[in-house]
Amino acid sequence: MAKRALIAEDKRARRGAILDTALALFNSGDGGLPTASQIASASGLAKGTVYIYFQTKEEIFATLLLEGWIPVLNAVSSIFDSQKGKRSEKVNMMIAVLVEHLQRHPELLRLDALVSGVLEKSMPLEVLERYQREFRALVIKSGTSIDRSLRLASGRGVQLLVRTHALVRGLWQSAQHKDSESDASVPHQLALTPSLYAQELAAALREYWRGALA
Amino acid sequence: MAKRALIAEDKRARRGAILDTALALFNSGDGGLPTASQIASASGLAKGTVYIYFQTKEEIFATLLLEGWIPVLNAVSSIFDSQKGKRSEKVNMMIAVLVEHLQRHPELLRLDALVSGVLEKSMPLEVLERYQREFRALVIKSGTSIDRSLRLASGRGVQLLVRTHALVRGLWQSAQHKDSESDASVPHQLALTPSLYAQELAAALREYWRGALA
Amino acid sequence: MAKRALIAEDKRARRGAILDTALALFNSGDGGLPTASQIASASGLAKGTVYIYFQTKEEIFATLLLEGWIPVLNAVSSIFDSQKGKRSEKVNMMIAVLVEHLQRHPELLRLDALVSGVLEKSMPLEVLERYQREFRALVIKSGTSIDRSLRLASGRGVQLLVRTHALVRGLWQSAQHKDSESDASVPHQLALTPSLYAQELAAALREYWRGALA
Amino acid sequence: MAKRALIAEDKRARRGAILDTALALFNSGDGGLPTASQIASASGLAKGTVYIYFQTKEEIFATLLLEGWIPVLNAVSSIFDSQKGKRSEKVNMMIAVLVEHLQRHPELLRLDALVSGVLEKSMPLEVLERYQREFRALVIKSGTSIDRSLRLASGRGVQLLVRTHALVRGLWQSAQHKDSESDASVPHQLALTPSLYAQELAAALREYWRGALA
DNA sequence: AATGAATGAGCATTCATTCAT
DNA sequence: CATGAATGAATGCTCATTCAT
Repeated sequence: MAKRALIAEDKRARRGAILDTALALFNSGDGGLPTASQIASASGLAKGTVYIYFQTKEEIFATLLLEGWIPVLNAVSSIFDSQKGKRSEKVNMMIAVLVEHLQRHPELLRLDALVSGVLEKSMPLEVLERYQREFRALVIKSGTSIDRSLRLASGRGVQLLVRTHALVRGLWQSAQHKDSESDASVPHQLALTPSLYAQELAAALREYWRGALA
Repeated sequence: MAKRALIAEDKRARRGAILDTALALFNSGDGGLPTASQIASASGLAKGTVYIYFQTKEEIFATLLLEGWIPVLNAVSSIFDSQKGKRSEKVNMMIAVLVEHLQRHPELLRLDALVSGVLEKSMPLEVLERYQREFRALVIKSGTSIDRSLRLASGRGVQLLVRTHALVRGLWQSAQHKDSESDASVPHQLALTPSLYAQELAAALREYWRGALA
Repeated sequence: MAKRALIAEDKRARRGAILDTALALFNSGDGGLPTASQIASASGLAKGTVYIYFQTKEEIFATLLLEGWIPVLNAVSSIFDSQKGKRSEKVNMMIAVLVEHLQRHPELLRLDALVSGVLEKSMPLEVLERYQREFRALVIKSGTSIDRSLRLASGRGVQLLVRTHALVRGLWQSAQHKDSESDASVPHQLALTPSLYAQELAAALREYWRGALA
Repeated sequence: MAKRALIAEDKRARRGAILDTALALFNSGDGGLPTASQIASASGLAKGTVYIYFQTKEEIFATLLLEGWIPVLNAVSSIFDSQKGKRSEKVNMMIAVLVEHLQRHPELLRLDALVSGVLEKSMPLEVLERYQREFRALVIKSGTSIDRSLRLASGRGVQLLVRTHALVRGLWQSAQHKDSESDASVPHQLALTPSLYAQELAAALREYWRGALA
């Protein structure tokens, strides 16, 4: 039997350990969510114990997703809150930070692709709403920083972020085609593969923001 | 027992009937693909018969998806192949046509969202590649028209279409959140709902293309 | 793979085989229903095959229950429809037949005890109603025979059967106490055990019917 | 942390509080037993604490059942111990008291229906026997009063009570069918519903006792 | 006495696909 | 060509009870 986590700090640590394990399993998995059993035993816990810390399996991954976006959105806020730098420099820096973060955390993209499909179906409404609320708060904060920094109409920053997210997601999905085939007849623009995703995303985002701020 | 389809024309008709039935079921369904059983019995056929015309269930919906995009891509080609109109007018017309078509065929968006998730997993590689090949051919054709019309470097049109598709897909997924909550505290930019999708998409596309062609 | 039951007769036979297997497992079991897996593999079939013949596991046992009561109720009808015999003789004969049948089919009593509890919970409403309808039809038929034979007011026979069933059920449940303890201090009337059930039931029924027909 | 119950009186009070809470939860529930968690937290206690006062969850409800029958059985004793009244009047009064008590305490019937099914399975043999012993003592006491009052052979009163209980239980279970359907085609004798239970029970008991004492 | 974290067994059902007829 | 019976893998979650603190 695992040691009991009696004080708040221990409990937080155990919750974190479950999250880490789940992330590791997801990353080494085949794209689907690991089973509750797998998460439990890989964590050295009984299945029931996992359900003390999370209401459903999906909540684990919703947490992972939320916590994965937090640093990016905070970084975006920082960039635009900073006094220095020209508009275009800030935008470029934001794009660079975003792309780099996604390269280091591909699970974010893979989880994101599951959100509409798997996650939202089987999450208790209450839990789903809590995560959406937290996520929205973050986006609004970053959007407001953008509004202020670029002197945009209120709400415009949020809109830019939503569209940025759409490109992040949409291009990722276009990049999922198994690239087994290095068929020379396919123009490289269509042979978008995971490994080309980062630069493609960066280019697309630069174009979008250029047009949006024109 | 359904009448036997002995000549090629009958077979094509039966195949078409299955597609129609499957589309109707998908449209009236809850978001997931109808089961093979449902498709068969709604078509007045036995389950096994469906598998004579399609190798897997997913092939049915891949066909539907492909056939759904054909008219849009053809329309795009037409627009750009036309002698008349200025660059910006052509772009605006293309966006208008695209958005309008998606409004009339929401199943395209819903199927598209399933592609990376469901469809690609369980399709025989051979079938998958056939559809990708056909789809690519269409995209290349439209992309080439764009290249020519807008005098872009070869392959640029395809790239623009890929990114356009990313916005179409990505924004659709952001618009899926159940809009039960008309929570006034949520900025409207974040409360993207299916009914707002069309105008949001149009605006985003205009910005992207403006930036891309700047 | 089990041989395919293509014609109606084979299908009926297979359905019957599943019922037989399920009954055997239930009789040798510990009081609970056997699992769907057990029924399938003991029948030499795959799990899914069982669900071709029955919508839910509970339907299997509802069928068993219904089919178990049919011969008793038919026998009751026969007894009262017969021209010969005095009133009291018919009643005694009915009681004798009922008690004897229950001794030979203890599973009826054990299933009956599960009806309110387990069976009714997880049966599709439609299936439940079908069985209740069939059961009611049988009871009404027998009740009507009683009305006619004993010249009772219409509906009285049904009422007598309902109350008879109540005694059958209620006494059985009182007889379930593990009779491990042959505690001499317990009056035998309270130490009702399965083995004493038959005579106790017969005595109680005779008293009830005597009072009811007085 | 709840205050510690150090002296016997406090302990008894806490035990009583748990019983009250459990009864309230059972009454407001859906027919099943509330979970140990629910009982604990509704009592303002931790789960472990409940297990200090009761060995198993079922013991709580066995206690409730026993304590629910005590007043009825005592009333039965009183009625038959009384000097006044004719035989038939005493019987009628007993039936009236019983039926009325059950109407005011429907939980008794609902718990009773769970006894053979749920309660007896998971109670430690020792606890089960203690309750059976206490219950038997009560029944014997009332039965003896009946024997004496009606000048019956020793043990006959107990037997009458057992059969009375069988009718109480058996009819209750027949009355559990959801009465959603006011199907006019069903004779009212078969459409036994909870609301008709009381009068049906009274009638059946009068008939039984009439036959038994004939 | 009180707490509450940890345990872990147990199970019905769907549905894409095949292939004997 | 058409049929439809047979297959069988795959999995989240509850909850009574214990026992370290």
